[in-house]
Parts: sequence; C-alpha cells; structure tokens
Amino acid sequence: MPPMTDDPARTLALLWRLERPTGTRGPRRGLDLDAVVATATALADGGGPDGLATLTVRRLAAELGVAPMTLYTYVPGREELADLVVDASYAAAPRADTTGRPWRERLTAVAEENRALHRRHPWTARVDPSRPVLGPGETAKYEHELAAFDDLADLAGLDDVDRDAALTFLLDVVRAAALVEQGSAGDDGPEWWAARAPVLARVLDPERYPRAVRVGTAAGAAQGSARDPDRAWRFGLARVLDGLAAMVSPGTTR
Amino acid sequence: MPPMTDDPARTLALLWRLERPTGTRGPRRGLDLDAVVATATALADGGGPDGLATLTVRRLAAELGVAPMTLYTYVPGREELADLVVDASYAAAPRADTTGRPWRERLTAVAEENRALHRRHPWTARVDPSRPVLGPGETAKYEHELAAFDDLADLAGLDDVDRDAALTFLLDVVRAAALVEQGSAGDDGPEWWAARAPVLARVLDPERYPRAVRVGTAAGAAQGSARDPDRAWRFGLARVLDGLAAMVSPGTTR
DNA sequence: TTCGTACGCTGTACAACGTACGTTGTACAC
DNA sequence: GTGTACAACGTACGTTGTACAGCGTACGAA
Repeated sequence: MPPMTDDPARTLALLWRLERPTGTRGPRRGLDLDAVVATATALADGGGPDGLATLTVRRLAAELGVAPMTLYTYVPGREELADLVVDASYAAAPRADTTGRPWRERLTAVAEENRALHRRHPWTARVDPSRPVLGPGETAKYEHELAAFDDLADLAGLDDVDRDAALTFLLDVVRAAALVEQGSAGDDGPEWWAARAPVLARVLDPERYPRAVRVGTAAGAAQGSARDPDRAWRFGLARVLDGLAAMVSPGTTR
Repeated sequence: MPPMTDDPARTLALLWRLERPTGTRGPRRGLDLDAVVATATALADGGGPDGLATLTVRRLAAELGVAPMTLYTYVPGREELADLVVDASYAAAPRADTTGRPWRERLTAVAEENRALHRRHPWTARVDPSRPVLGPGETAKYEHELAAFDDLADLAGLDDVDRDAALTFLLDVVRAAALVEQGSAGDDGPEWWAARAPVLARVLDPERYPRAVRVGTAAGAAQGSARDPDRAWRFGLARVLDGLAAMVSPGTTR
C-alpha cells in the first residue's frame, strides 16, 4: 500500500496534458486519459459526498472493462487520479463574466458558482484545500475568481496576499455551507434523532447545558425539516460580504 | 470491511460513560476505556494532520500490548473509537470564562481556543463538521461557545438558529485557517516548489492567467517563508468579527 | 518478408486494513 | 466442585493500493 515514486512533475504534466514522447511501438492504447477521468468522475458522482474515497482502482477498471493494473499505464497512482478528477471538475464548471458589475454582485456570483460545483460534485467540498492541485482547471478557476475581486481590491486597497486571503475566506465559508447542506440531506431524518433521543434525553441536562440544548434543538429542527434550507447559506454569504465590506468603509468596525 | 451493527445508542452511552451493567464474572479487564482513548489520542497525535486516519486498530492494539480483536470488547469499532478520541480532545480543551467582556473579545477567545485545539491535535481540523459527535466534550464546548455569543445575540437580536449559524461561521473560518497553517508547515518548503517549478514555468502563461500567476506567487511566497505567518489568521478573524458586527449596526452594509 | 524490440496489458502476489467467528481460559455464583 | 459469563485472542475473509514479471502485439529496420 505504500505509494509509488510520486513525481510531482509527472503529475503536473499529466494535468496539463503534456503528452510524453511516446513511441508508436506495440499495441494501440485501448483508452485515453480523458476517458479514464470522465469515467472516474461518473463513478465518484455515484458515491455521494465521499465519492472520491469510494472511487477505487478496481472499480474504475471494472467500469472501463480493463484489468486494474492497466490503469497504471495511464496514471501514476490513485492519488494522482483523484487530482485529475478534481481538476477536471474545476475545468468544467461554468464561469460567468461579471465585469462591470458591483463587487458584491461579482463575489456573490463566485459564491454561487462554487455552491453549484459542490452540488454537482459533492465530493469537491471534501477536497483538501491546503493542497493545491495546480492543474489547468484549478488555475482557470483561480484566475476567474481573483478577477471578481478586482473592484473590491481597488476600493479596499488590498495587496495580492490579502486578495488571496479574501478569496480563500469566501471559498471556505461556501465549502462549509456545502458540507452542512450535505450533512442535513437524508442523515438528519427523523429516525436519525429518534435513534439518539433516548440517551440524549438522559444525558443532556438542560440545567448544565442550557444554551446547547435550546440552540441545538432549534438548529437541528431548523435545518432538518421544512424551514427554508437556504437560511444558513444566506447567513454565511451575508456575513462574508459584510466582513469584506468593512475593509472598504471601516467606519463601524471599531 | 463492512462496518458492524452501528448502534448510535451504544456509541452515545460509551461517549457519556454510561457503563452497561456488566457482571463481575470472568477474568478482570486488563484495560479501561479511558486508557484506550488516551493511547489512541497519543497515537493520532503522532500521525500529524491525518492522525485520525493513521490510527488503526492493529497499531493501537500493539501499542497497548494486546491483540487487535481485544479492542472490540471496549469499543464497537474503529469509527466509534475515532468519535471517542475526538470528543475527548474537546473535553480536554481549556475554556476561559470571559463573562462580562465585550463581545469581540469573547469571540476572539473562542477563536483562539479553537486555534490552540487544532494546533495541539492537528487532526481535529479534519473532523467532518457536518456529523456532530454529541459526546460530553462536544456538548461542553458547544455550551461554552454559545455562551460567548450571549452579548452579540442580544445586541444583534439573533434568534437561536442564527446564533448557531454565527458560531458555525466563526468555527469554519478558524478551521480553514488551521488547515492552511498545516499545509504550509513543511510541505511548502523550497523543494516543494522547486519540484514543480519547471513544469509550472512552461505552463502558467502570465498572459492567460495574469492574476493567478501574480497573486499565487505572492501568496505562496508569503505563507511559505519568513513573512509573519499569523497574517492569514488575523485577516480571517477580523473579517469574521466585522461580518458579525454588521448585524449590530447595519449602517454601512447596505 | 522477417525479425528484434518497445510497449500495452494483465495474472499473481503482498502488505495492510477492519472485523466476523469460534475457541480458550479465567474467576465468580451457586 | 462445578456451571457459566465473559475477556482475550488465533484465524480467516474480503477489501484496498500497487510491485513485478510475463505475455503478446505491431512497428522499425533488415
């Protein structure tokens, strides 16, 4: 199970489709990288929020009608395959041109685009944000999203480091909201609480944990049932925009 | 590998240490749950950010000088063990009483406490936030943190659902900052970029991705090297507080 | 036309994982 | 003394990623 020689350059070359100078000898390849990635994406999509984890070499090979080891002639290993899938999902995401619109609108568009991405491919919300993929998809996405910050960066006098931090800030909140939305889908059915209620009733002393019991009940009920499910989303988005707006007009912030 | 009968009630009982009416027959137990959890925590701590993933039944058993299957008499399975470890880390975290302080100070304290938690146990930053553990540690933490929002909730007229959303908002940003900090530790050394630079130079066209190249370089250099590493942290915290402040005095926000 | 060889493909194998199952041995209740 | 409840554990199964060596194909050179 130890990973193979993980050569970052090889992975990057694959991401950017820099075909290595492969000779024409031997049998023709039965697949190509795009087909592998496309099928892998479909398989991950079928696996729900943990789709990337349930994407296994053996299952992908079976889906492609090929022996497991064959995939290793297309991809260095499982981790690199995941990178390719993630980057492809970024590349395929639509990006609306909001040039000329007010900065709040532009940032809202970025947020909505990422929300849509996390909905189309739930596993994107669980990608480790601290390890950039550096593929063409991620780069195009990054460029597009940084551009949406042009006006705010001007107004607030953000340098490049702060601009990156502001974008990260926005995306973090969007991702967190996506995770909440995923968690409340299906899991938080009445039977989820029903299975836990007996023990919780014995153990959650309202005198010892007054706020936890009250707020937890309210929050659980709100997101579980018919209360509009967009409330948490709008809350987070509004907080982010207001937080960034404070850099423009720092009047009320101190 | 399919999990066993995951009985939520049994897991909760374990978390809250509701000892089942075990008879005194048979050999005495050689361990107790607290020792198992303590050793598991130490093992996870030794595994870095992915410590919870590298915590395996076999390794824990070896550490405890016991056969792997023995652990199953203490804990239903690996997942429940992870829950116990996580909740114990919450329970052990210090919680300062900030009653009477201004709300920004109280929220900052909560943020700092969580930052300290993610530093002491890096794997806590990778716990799925959409699946509450509902143990005594998490409950105490939740109660404490909700209390820190008392004044803000008053000032801004937050109901319980919004109070929960506001806390989640704060914790999400703190967790994201912790992940960034973890990612930039060690990984982002000069050789990390050095291994990727040749391909990136060929592929990152500054005309096609002007902002991405410029901002990415700046951000990478800033967090990688000697620039003060707390900058992203302070940025995120300030944005969160300002975002929440806008609910108190909504003057500049629209 | 023949043949060497580069290369796509795959069967087998291994280490590590979680954990089901059945056995062993201990120590209390009677 | 003896029956029995229960902790501990040896073995085994299915699953994972992937190393390795062999097989067979089809092109380049003769």
